Amino acid sequence: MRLSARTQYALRAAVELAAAPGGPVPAERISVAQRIPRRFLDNILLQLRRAGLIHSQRGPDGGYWLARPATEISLADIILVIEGVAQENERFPGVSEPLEKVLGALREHQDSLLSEITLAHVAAGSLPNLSR
Amino acid sequence: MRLSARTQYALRAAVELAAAPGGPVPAERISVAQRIPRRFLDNILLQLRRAGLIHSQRGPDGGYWLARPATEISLADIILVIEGVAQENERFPGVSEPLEKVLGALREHQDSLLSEITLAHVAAGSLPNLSR
DNA sequence: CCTGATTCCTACTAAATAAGTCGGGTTATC
DNA sequence: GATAACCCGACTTATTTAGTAGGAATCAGG
Repeated sequence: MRLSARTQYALRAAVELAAAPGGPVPAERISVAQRIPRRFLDNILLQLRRAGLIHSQRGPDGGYWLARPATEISLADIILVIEGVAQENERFPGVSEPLEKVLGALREHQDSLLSEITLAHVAAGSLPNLSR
Repeated sequence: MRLSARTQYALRAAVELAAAPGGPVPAERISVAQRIPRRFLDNILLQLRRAGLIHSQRGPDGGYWLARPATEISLADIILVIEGVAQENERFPGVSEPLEKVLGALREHQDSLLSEITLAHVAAGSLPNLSR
């Protein structure tokens, strides 16, 4: 489970939005709260917006907010947007073929866990049972 | 679960050794069976040997073999040697802190699964129950 | 003791990815 | 029109990845 800095920042920014009351949150505030380099953050938020996960508003009192309720955005949603869809492994020849099943199982477990946990869970600090 | 080509090759090579009867297996045979670029494979096998996972013998009829029974080398053993030990994430500030627990749980599940599966399992094609 | 098969070892390179940075444009409010 | 914010593409620098190159050392058989 290696997440790039970019992906981690995206998750953290999204959680920050989930934790904010109602209105637009300016990037500057996220940057400070989560210690994310400002210009880099802009970049990431832009990507999240283009993917439709968040909305934005320019001008004074502008900022970003979640496009859907925090209970309906999973960590997997964010990660998918940032990392893109992973391309398949090529086949493993001969005796090493069963390795494919192992890696597949790993990936599935990961996906299922990350799809279950929402921004609301994280922001509230009340995670569902993690041991499955 | 992103495994570099190098790591995947290492796993495949190790499985190939686990599947071989007794004596030394020359790198050339592994290279062909697993479609791994020859010089690159040399390099990887060297690393596995230095880590003590395999032994080698030079000269005609030389080659590589496992240093321990295949039942006692886990996939995690191989991966650890190739990837090295992952350094910790820095802390997640404020509301994003619970993310640490999520990522930790993910990593633990992975480690436990990969530590349970041995080269013998893979080579025999009889994997233990993967859904835990 | 020579030949060929094989491993051993360091160093190098080209391409991709990661982690940001930069410069300025656009939109909204007061 | 000043100010606060987002918008956007391009650029830069460092690291990692995926190998390749060149040759030295070792060993068995004849």
